[in-house]
Parts: sequence; structure tokens; C-alpha cells
Amino acid sequence: MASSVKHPAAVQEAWSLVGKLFWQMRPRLLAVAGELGLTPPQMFALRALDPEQPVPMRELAAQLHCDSSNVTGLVDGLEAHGLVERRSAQHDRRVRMLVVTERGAEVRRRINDVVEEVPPALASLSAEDQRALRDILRRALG
Amino acid sequence: MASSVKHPAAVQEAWSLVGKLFWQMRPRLLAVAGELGLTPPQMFALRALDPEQPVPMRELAAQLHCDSSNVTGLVDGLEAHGLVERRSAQHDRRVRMLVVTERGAEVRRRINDVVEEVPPALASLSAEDQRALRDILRRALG
DNA sequence: TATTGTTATACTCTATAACTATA
DNA sequence: TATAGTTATAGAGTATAACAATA
Repeated sequence: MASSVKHPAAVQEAWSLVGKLFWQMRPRLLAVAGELGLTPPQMFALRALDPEQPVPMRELAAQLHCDSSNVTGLVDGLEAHGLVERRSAQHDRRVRMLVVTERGAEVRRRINDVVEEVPPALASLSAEDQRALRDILRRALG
Repeated sequence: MASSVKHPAAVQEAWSLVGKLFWQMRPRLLAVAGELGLTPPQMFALRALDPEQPVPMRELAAQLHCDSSNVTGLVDGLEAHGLVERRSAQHDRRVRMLVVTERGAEVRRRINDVVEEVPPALASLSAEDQRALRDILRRALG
């Protein structure tokens, strides 16, 4: 059940504003998935992979917070698009490593370009505010 | 297609950190939906409604950025749970107004409690940082 | 004719449970 | 026996197209 811890009004409001920021970006994300011929879950799955280093399916499931059986279907889709390849691991033949293809890496970069695209509301901030925002968030997440 | 506008590194990084913050809250949101017996889309739909004022289905579809035919199923689910009622509009009998029931309003409050729950990373900030964060976001979204 | 909402259809997402193959 | 991944199954999300009722 949800904890009912009360936080100071300031941070409460800040978090609410962050939510608005995210909601504003949602239509763009959905549109880009469509342009790339991917469903949103497939898009997030590709984004969760590492183009530099093959990843076990198990680990992808963990990163997506979903069941392994679900990942099977998502990877099927990505593989059908030629974006990912399954490769058996040498040390344990039960494990299937996910290799991002060259084309997959390219699509992934385009996804990242959009996901990381700064919302207009933040872009319009002064350089000083932008730096302050970064510094505060660094302290929060660092 | 994604614009490739380059933003200063600071705000770029800030937005990326905001993304991490959101991703951290995802498992909790999914868990709460399960606890309330709702699917995530049903949960967001209920959250998008106004307990004070009936809303046409059309408007709900717009707020959720999805097709009207989709909303039919979502509202069916909420109605089956006794959280929402369809009521015909007086001025135009084609329109169906969505009324949040008393129980629906209660569930909606619990959803909001969780959605608005401040992530630990933000809660751990100093009071000064929390206020500064709020002020910057107000300037961004105001 | 145009609009609101539903229905029919098809495909995808998602979890659970049972299964295969490895270990 | 335990683990990685698949398959079978069932229920829900989603959009498109066709439809009914109303404007």
C-alpha cells in the first residue's frame, strides 16, 4: 500500500511539475515508435539493450520489470525487423545473448535522440536555471 | 522525424536525470494498479477524469492520446468495478458523460497519493534544493 | 452530411503455468 | 533439482473500418 509520508509542499509540487513535463512528451514518443515501425514496448526494449555488449534475455526482462515469457515476444519482433540477433552463450548454452545489429544500433540512436530531446519548457529556461536544475538533480541521483 | 536541435549539455543532462527518476517509480505504479484491481491504462483513465465534473468520452480519449474505440473498453472496465457511470448528456444525446462514483473518487485519491509520491532521491534533497527545484520548474511550466 | 460512441476485427502486450534443454 | 528460455493460453490494450444514433 502507498505510504502516506508527507513531504514539504515544495518538493511535492516539484514532482508534480515533473510529471506534467513527462506527459507532454508522450505523444511524440508514440509517434516516433510508429515512424520506426515499432510498438512502444519494442522501442523501450531496444533502448534497454547495450549495442556494445550482448545481454542475456533474463537481464532484459529484469530491466523492463516484466516476465521472461514477455521478452520472448518482444525480441521476436525486434529480430524480425533485423535489429537484434539471438546468440547462444558459450559458457552456458541455456542462455541466449541479445546482440544489437548495426541497423539496430542506428534505430536505437534515433530513439535515444527523441527520448533525450529536451522538452520546450526546459529548453526555454535561462542557462543559469538549466545549470542549477542539473546540479540539483545530480545531488538527488548521485 | 526527430529534430536534432542541440541543447546545452546542462539541460540535456537534467532531462536525462528526470528520466531516471521516472523509471525508478515505474514498478511501484504497476504494483498499485494490481492492488486496486485495475490495469495501468484503467488507472490512468480514472486519474484523467474529474470527480467534480462529468467529462465526455471524447475528451477522455483526447487526454489519453488514444482512439475513441479504445476508451469504450477502458470505461467498460471502470464501470464494471463501479468506479464510473455513463450518463447521457442533455444537450446532445450522442454524447456520454463520464461520472466518477463516490467509490471511484476514493480509488482515484489513492492513485493520486501514489503517483504524486515523491521519489526518495528528491525527498533526500535539502529544503533549500527542494525549493529551488520547484521554483525553476515553475518558471519552466508557468 | 458530420459527429459520438459502439462493434467487429486483427494484432500486440502481459502474466501464469507447463514444457524443453541445459546445468 | 534448479535455471534460461519457449510455448500455450487467456485476458486486456490498441487502432482501423464499418456501423447506429443523433445532430
